[in-house]
Amino acid sequence: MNNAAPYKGNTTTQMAGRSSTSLAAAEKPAPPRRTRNKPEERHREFVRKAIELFAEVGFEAGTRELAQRLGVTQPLLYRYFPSKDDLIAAVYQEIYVNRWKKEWREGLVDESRPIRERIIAFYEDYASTIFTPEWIRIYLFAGLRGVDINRRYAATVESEILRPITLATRASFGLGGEDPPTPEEVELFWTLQGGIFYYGVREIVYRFPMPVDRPTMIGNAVDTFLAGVGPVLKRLAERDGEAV
Amino acid sequence: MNNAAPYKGNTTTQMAGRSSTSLAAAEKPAPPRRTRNKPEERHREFVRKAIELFAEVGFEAGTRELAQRLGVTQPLLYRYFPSKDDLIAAVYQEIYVNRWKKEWREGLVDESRPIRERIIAFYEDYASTIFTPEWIRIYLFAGLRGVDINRRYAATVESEILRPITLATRASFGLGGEDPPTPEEVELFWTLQGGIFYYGVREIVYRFPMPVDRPTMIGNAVDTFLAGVGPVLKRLAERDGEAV
DNA sequence: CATGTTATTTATCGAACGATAATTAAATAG
DNA sequence: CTATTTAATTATCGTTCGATAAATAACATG
Repeated sequence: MNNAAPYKGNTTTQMAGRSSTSLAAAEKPAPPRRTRNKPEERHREFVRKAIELFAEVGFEAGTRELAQRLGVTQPLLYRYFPSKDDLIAAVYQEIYVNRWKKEWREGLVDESRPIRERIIAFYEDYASTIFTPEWIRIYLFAGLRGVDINRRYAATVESEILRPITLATRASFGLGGEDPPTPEEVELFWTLQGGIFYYGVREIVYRFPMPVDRPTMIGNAVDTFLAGVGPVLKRLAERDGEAV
Repeated sequence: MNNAAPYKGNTTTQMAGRSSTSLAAAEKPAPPRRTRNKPEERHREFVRKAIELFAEVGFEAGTRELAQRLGVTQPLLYRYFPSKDDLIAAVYQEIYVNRWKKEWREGLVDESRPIRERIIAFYEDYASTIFTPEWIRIYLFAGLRGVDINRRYAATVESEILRPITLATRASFGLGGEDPPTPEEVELFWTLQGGIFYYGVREIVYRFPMPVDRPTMIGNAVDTFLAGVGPVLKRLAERDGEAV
């Protein structure tokens, strides 16, 4: 009976198909007045509202609650999604696959701009993309559920973002960008990634008051990281050079 | 029907006060065979197993499942906890209050040791304390639920850990440890904290294969941070000096 | 108009949930 | 031993959940 209403988005509970304008009807159970929509629109609308609802309360959100927000009846959901898990899968696809921007990688490997500028530009755009209740909360819900979404997404982050950043940074320190990044190097950049991501978790999930704005945080974090990562990368390169 | 051994016997400690009755009797509908325990022990045992269960599946774990793991019946839980939410509150208390070590702060402000050593020692001990499924998963479950546990815990981290670290680091760079840390300075150290914490999230929640072990990760992260934070702290100090 | 298709609703099932009341039996005191 | 206390059980209530079957109504087509 708890359900402490963690994050509350706009509760736009408009009944699409059920607007019984005539209030005089106090004798009949109100005419059902249905609305027929095109399947594609319904599908998109269902996923959109499902994202909204799941972000608020998690995947244990009821299908009846979702149907109510959509202004339709609950069994209708099962015409568009065979099961609740299929609906959830559509939510994952929409958020974590369709919202990925391939320009991120492209911007990071653009050698015409200084490394600091590239990294900061990336993290500002990345943060503006994922620092939303929908993205972060559903990501954590999924991770706690044990779905493989997070593993797959993190693998993409590593190959499309962190490894390019590692090579570019290494090159900017004149450490040779030939050899593939070692796990230890990549882990170093994961720390930066995690530090910035966790800023979003504190802001959006814990709802911490954040006295420092995002650009400032990103600038300071990247500056600190770039000012300090040189010696560590060099040490790792020398050690691995000896070892091999 | 409910014939199939309603209490699943030992999960772990079935420390019966008495090895009762003849064990040879095993043909009739099975005697209920109760065991009476002291309330305090029960209470502790219930919380312990609740932590285990909630860490696995979250707070929507059923009270029946918990009772089964404890080898007792479900209504018995309500003799020790008025409601499920009270049980959850006891879980929070046990994990996030009782496991806090005040030595963390003491070690960090011990000026007889170099700052790098202090910070690394802290994070290694801190990681060994909180990098467990119980700690991290329940922390995220709580955060997504919207309880204030996370806000309160983070406030403690900030005042007991990050502000002391900030002052100590500032002092180690000869930047004067008199003035209280600015929000921007503290945020800088939150990035380090978040980066290390997120290593635990990847390992324990996402179950990512982690090719770099914790001490190595911590050492590299702290080395990078300390090597780079000097200029940033100096810049912030100068700017604030002008402003005021 | 009549007819067919199908989007949407009504009605309902079975399981699981948190919680309560009444009952039973283990420990304890006199 | 008997009487008392209370830990632990059995039985059950009301609700909510995901999902299915059957009935109904909106739209397209002729």
